[in-house]
Amino acid sequence: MASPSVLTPQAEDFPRWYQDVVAKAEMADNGPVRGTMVIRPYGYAIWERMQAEMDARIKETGAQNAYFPLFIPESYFHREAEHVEGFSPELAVVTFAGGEELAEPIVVRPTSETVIGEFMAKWIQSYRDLPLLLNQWSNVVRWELRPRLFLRSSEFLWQEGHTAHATYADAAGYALRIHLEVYNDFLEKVLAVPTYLGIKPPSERFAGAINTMTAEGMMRDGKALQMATSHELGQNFAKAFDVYYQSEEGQAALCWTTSWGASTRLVGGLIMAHGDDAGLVVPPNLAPIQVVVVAVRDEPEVNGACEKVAAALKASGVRVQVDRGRGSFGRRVTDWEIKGVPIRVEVGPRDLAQGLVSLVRRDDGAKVQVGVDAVASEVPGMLAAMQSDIFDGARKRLLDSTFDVANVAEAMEAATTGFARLPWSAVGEAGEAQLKTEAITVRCLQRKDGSIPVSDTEDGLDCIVAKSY
RNA sequence: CGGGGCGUAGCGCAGCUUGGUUAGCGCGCCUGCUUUGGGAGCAGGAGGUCCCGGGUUCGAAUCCCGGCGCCCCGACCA
Repeated sequence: MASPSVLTPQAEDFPRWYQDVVAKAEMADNGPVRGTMVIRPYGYAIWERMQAEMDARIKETGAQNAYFPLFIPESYFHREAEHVEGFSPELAVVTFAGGEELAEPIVVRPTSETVIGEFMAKWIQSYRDLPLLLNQWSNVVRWELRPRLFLRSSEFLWQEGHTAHATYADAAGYALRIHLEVYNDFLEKVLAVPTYLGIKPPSERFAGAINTMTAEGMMRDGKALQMATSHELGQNFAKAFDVYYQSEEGQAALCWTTSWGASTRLVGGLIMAHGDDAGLVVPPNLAPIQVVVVAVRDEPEVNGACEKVAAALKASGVRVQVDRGRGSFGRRVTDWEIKGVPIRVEVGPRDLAQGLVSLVRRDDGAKVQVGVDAVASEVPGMLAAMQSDIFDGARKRLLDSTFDVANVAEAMEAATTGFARLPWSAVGEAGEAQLKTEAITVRCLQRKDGSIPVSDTEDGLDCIVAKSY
């Protein structure tokens, strides 16, 4: 179906294939400052679709969007010991502005728990003000040592949610709800990426959190990618920023807070979870362009038919674009395949003479001919089928490449090609250290039934270990 | 910060070992014609501080010294 040789084959050099896709699908470019990225229109359109889908789900849980400053006083970071220790190495700090040395250095936010904590303290007086459910869409800066477009850039885009609650149970319940109803729902239904849900072991926890939930997806090379996280911050940040409320009984009490985020890393995850040797494969529910109507030749009759088909698709709610026949057909087809557009409608004079057009699926290359007037009624079902097929395929890869093992040595062997699952009790701190010698980490802890534990101290937990991005 | 590699046209590279006409090639770009059912062909054309600074030399992309930058592999991480 595809013309190879346009991209480096995955089997030959997976990282190179990734870079080829990012470049040739016109997703992003490296920025002039090391580690920064320029997100090109097609890449940004995909991010905007992610934003729209996640934003709607976030609002459904009751959170509201707000915006906090990019610049944070450095002193804020010192108020929470673990937080400052965790983030110090990767902070970008402004010490000079307005033509002079600053009295207090300013940190370019790497995340906003601190500044938002400061304002939560201001805004929360009474139990009636709780829960306070905030989210912001923003850029953050973390001075990464080894940047890679989308996966790890010095500046990236994300949403970060921050909430304050009256009780531990309410906070933990909300963090879990976000994890399941926002992240997992988005990942499964829109991104079509199945994940292992669980909690991080203490060594991998967010700096300052008491518990970190994660969704670990599998890339096509068998490595793991953390797709989203949801943290229970306990009372650590509330204590550091004096986030108190007066209870119904008139007592002063500390809040319980959470934070949770998903970033442009998801674009990298999309590429590596679904892409093949012909390029990107974008699940229909995510795709900014679900159908491209390709004119085989640049002729009035053909172009007219393209416009007609596109109008009908648009009317039935399909995101569609027309590619008029300028330039060679093969070239244009290849370009759309690299961009991963789910369905290509080929409109050419030969078929048109019989009143037909061809529909081609990006995921499996299947081609069918339908009447010109039947396109709009055929496409929605086809898109739905693709969406579930792409998810099923990814789930099969995830399950087929997850190996149940008994000990750390076997896990290390299994992690060369996929994930290993073994009893958490068989790992421990010593096991983690041993795994690390092969760049393998504990991705998450789960209950035997795959559900999310409340704490890493629960009995009988399994852990998933793998190499990761 | 440790280990490797690379800076020559927009991108990817050759040339450097052994200094010497006008610094090449592929892709891309522009113009024209023919094309268009799987990365089209032909013809013409535009495009260069050879990373920067210094040195050696009659002469430096090439040799020497110093600097800067980038990429890949590790440690850190959404």
